[in-house]
Amino acid sequence: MNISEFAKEAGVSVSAVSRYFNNGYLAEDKKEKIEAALKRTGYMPSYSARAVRSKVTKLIGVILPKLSSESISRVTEGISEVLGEEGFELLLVNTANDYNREISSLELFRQNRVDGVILLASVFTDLHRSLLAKMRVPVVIIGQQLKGYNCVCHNDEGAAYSMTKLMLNKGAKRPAFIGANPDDKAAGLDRRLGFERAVKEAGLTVDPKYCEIAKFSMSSGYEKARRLFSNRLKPDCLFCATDNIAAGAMQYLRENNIRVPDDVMVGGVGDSRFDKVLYVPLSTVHLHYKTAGIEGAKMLLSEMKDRSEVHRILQLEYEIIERESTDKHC
Amino acid sequence: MNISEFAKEAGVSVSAVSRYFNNGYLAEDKKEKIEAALKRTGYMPSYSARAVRSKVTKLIGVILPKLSSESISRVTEGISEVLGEEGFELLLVNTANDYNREISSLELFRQNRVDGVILLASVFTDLHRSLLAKMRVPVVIIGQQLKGYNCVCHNDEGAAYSMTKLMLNKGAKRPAFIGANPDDKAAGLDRRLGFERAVKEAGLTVDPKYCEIAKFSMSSGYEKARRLFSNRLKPDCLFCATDNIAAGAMQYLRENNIRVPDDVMVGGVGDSRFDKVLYVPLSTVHLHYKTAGIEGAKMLLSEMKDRSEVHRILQLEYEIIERESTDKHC
DNA sequence: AATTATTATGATATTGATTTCATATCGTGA
DNA sequence: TCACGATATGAAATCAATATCATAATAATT
Repeated sequence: MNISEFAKEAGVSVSAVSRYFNNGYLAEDKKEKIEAALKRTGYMPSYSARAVRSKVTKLIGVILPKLSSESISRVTEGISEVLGEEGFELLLVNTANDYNREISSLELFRQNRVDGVILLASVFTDLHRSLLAKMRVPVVIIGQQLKGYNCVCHNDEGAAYSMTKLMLNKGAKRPAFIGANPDDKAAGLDRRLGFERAVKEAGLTVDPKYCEIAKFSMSSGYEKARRLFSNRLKPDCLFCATDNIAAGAMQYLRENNIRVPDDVMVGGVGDSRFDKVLYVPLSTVHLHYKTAGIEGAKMLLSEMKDRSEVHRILQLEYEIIERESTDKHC
Repeated sequence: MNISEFAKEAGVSVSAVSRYFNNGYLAEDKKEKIEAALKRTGYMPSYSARAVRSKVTKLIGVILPKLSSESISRVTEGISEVLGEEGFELLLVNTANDYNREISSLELFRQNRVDGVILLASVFTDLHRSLLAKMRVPVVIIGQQLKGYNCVCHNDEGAAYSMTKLMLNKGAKRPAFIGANPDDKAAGLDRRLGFERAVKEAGLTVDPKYCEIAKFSMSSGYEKARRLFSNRLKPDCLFCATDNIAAGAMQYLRENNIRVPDDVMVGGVGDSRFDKVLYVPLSTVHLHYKTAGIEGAKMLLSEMKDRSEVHRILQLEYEIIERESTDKHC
C-alpha cells in the first residue's frame, strides 16, 4: 500500500497524509481520519521514497575494525545511545581489520546512503584521505586524530606514560614493552612513545630487545611474553598496550612460575571488565571509551545541523587504576 | 549529480547508465564511455532512489539487546561475515534490553527499510508476536526458539545439564545455582531446567535456598554469591548460567577465602575469552555463538531467495571445556 | 474596515533511479 | 530466403514519497 491508496482509504488528500507524518499544517478532523485508517490498514510510509525527495536517510554509517572487542563495543554503545535518541539508526560495517573493506564502505556511504559517518579506523593511508575528502556528509573520527576532521581521541601517550612511570617509581630497572603495530597511531605509536618517555625520564634507556609488537589478542600477548621471559633478559616490569595483551602475557608468567608483582610488575591499558578477576588483578588505565562514542555522536549531530569548516579535536583524559599487579613495595 | 546529468556528461542515454549498473545488455563502446565519465565525475547512483523502484535495500535489520557483550558480538560477527559477502549491510539496533525499543525497531523495519530481519531477543511477549506476524520481510531469530519462525538456537538445557552433572559426578552434594531471569527462555529457563535435571538425576533435591537469579553482569554474580555463601548453606558446587556471573561469583569467593575447587567447584556457560586467565581457570561450556550468527544469516539469505512457509529450527550443540575450577578428585 | 499574518488545502511537479515497451540489428539454423 | 532468438537501444511510464504553488479561510493587527 502506498500513500495515495492510503489517502483514498482514509478519505483525505495525499498531501494531508504527507503532512501528518511531517508535522505540517493539518486540521484536527483529518488527523483523526488518518489515525483511524492507520489502525485499520497498518500503513507505513516508505523510507526509501522519503529519502529520495527529502535527502534525509536517518542513517549514520559506522565503520569498525571489529565487533567483538570490548573497547570498540563500548564506543559503539555510546554512539548508539546518543543517535538513537535523535531518531537515527546505525548502518554498521565491520571491516574485520581489512583495509579494503574500510575503503569500500567509505565508497558505499557516498551513495546517498547515510546522513553522516563515524569512523573508527586504526590506520590512515593516502587512499583513506582522498576518499574522506570526497565525502559529502559530515564525518567524525573516533580513537585517532586526523587533520581537517572532527576527532574524539584519547590521551594515549599520557596513559602509557603514567602507567609506565607508576611501575618505574616502584624501583623497576628493566622495563619491557609489548605494544601494537605503530601504523596504528593511537594504540601503536603513541602508547609506545609514552612508554619511552617514562623510561628516559627515569634515567634508563629503551632497549629494543625488551620491546615486542603483538596483535590485539590474548594469545599474541602470551606469545610475545614468551619471547621476553624465556631468556636472560629478566624484565622487572612489563607495560602492555592493551589489557588483552597483558592478560595473555600474565597467563604465560603464571605458567612459568614468574611471580606478579614480585618478579615482574604488569600494567595494561583499557580497564577491561575482566581485569579485576584475573589471577592477579591487573593495574590498568581507564580510557573513556563510551564517552568517546557519546561525544563523537554529539559532534556529528551538531555538524549535521549546521556544517562548519572548523574542525574540533576533543582529547579525553584517562584514569590510572592501580591493582595488585603493580602492588610492590621497594 | 543524478543519472540524467551523468548520462548527458557521458554521452549515452539514461537507460544505458542504468543498464551499466545492473548488468543489462550494453555495447562495449558505451561501457567505456560510461567508465571514462565515472572517473571524471565520481558519480554514484543513489541507493534510496534505486530502492524505491526495485524494492531492494540491501540492508538487513539486526536487533540486539546490547552491544558490549562477548556472546552477542560474536553472533554479530558471524552475521556480518556472511551477509557482507553477499553485499548486504547491517542496520543495527541496540535495544539496551529495553522492551519498547525492541518493539519500535520492529515497527521501523516495516517501513521498507530492510530486506530481512535478524532478531536476538531475550523475551517474547504477545506484542512481539503480533508485530512479527505483520513483518513483510523474512525474519530469523537467533538464540531463542519461537514457533512459526526460522530459528537458530543453542542446546541451553543440555549445556547446563552437562556442566552440572560434571560437578555432581565429582561428589558434590550441595549444588547451588545462579541463573538469569526465567522470562529469558534460553539463558534463564532452559539453563535452570538443565541444572535441575542433573540435580534430580543425582538423587538430590533442588532447594530454592540454593538458587539465585542474577543480571548478566559480574557485579550481579558477586552479589548473588554473597547471598549463597555468607551463611550456613555451604554449597560445594556452583553452576552459573553465564561466565560473567561465574567470574563475579569467583571474585567473591576469593575475597572470602573460599577455595575453588577444593571448597566449591564452579562452572559457567559461554566460553568467554577471559575464562582461562581467571585466578582459577573456569570450566565452562562452549556455545557456538559465531556459528549461530553464520547459520542464521545463511537461513535469512535462503529465505530471501525463495520464501517458503516451512520454518526451520537449527539447534547447535555444545562442548564442555574443563579447567581447574572443577578439577577436584573425590 | 482594511490589511496583513497565520493556518489549511489539494493539485501538480519533482526526486533519482528502474522497468516496460516498442523497435532495430545481427547471427544462425531450417 | 525466411524465421527466430539473442542482443541492443532509448523514450516514457513508474515507484512512493516530498516540495512547490496557487489559493482559500481564519485570526490578528493597524
